[in-house]
Amino acid sequence: MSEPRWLDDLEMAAWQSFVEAGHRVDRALERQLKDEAGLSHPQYEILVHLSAAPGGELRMAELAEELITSKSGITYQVAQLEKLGLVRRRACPEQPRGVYAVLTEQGEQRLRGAAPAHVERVREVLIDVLDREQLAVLAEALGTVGRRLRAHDRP
Amino acid sequence: MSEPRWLDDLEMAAWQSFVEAGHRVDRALERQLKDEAGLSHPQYEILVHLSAAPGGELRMAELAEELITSKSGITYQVAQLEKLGLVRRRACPEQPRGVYAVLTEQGEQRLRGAAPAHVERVREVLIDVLDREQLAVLAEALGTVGRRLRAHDRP
DNA sequence: CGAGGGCAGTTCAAATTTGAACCACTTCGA
DNA sequence: TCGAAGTGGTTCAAATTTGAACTGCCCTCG
Repeated sequence: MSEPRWLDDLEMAAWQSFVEAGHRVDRALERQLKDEAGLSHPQYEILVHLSAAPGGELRMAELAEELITSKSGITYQVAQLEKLGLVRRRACPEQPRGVYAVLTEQGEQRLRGAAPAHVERVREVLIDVLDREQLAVLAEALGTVGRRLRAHDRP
Repeated sequence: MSEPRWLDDLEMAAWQSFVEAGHRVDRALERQLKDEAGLSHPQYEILVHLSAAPGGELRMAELAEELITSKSGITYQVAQLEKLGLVRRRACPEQPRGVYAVLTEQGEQRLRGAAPAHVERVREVLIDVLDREQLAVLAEALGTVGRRLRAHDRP
């Protein structure tokens, strides 16, 4: 391999900011959710995705896909949510081994209760700190980054 | 509390991109490091920060600070790196309970060996996907986000 | 002096995450 | 029609992460 192309100052700054902001925002929201809603971030995300899905249900594999985590991780967290009564499992009639995770009435209420404070915190740490122009660039740039990796991860 | 201010389309797009890109980039680099250098991302980061520090050493608490993780997490990972011979512990002469983590010669070599492929991957997934303008906005915007949280987390 | 409050790390148990192995059941291809 | 390769989840042990409790030692007030 030839001489590596090291990062210049701008690239380094972008990279480090990305990493630091990612970690800190994660931590901040993790704490907020645990404290104010009694849910871990992964658990909250599961509820959000189920709530957004038609019928309030998704296949296990789809959840893993959307949360960008492993299949076994989903199995574990859905089991936790089931214990809490916020999610229910349902066999998938079509596919033989398929399983749906379904948002329960209780899960919906819990989500509705938790969402406002969560969104408020998301604003505090990220959204309201930036102007519209910055948000637009962020969405565009990181959207590209995400899509590329999503496409490349799949196969 | 009054009616929550939900996110509009742009804000939502920025937020989701930020989260998805964060997760996917993390995963991509995790794999790259594990496969090509036999190090976990936290371990690699420890080596990087030590290498950047004057004398190749940092206090445990400083490491925790810079890596944005818990004290016990650092104790654990430094222990792992010690087993691998990449880092060494040294009592801090000044402070009574202080401990320095010191990069060993071996650790330096391991880092030098791992860095080029890692940087290349960072370019692939993030840096080279964006143009200079986007990088500048990213650095500026996420820099602000990170600094605000850093300042607020400290106390 | 002497008790309380901090500080810097470590230790510990509990929760989570991961990847690999596995299971039951299809669907092909020869 | 048999067996090989998939699918879609689950299970399992091992690695990691977390927060809370703990250890010694310093400092400072009363």
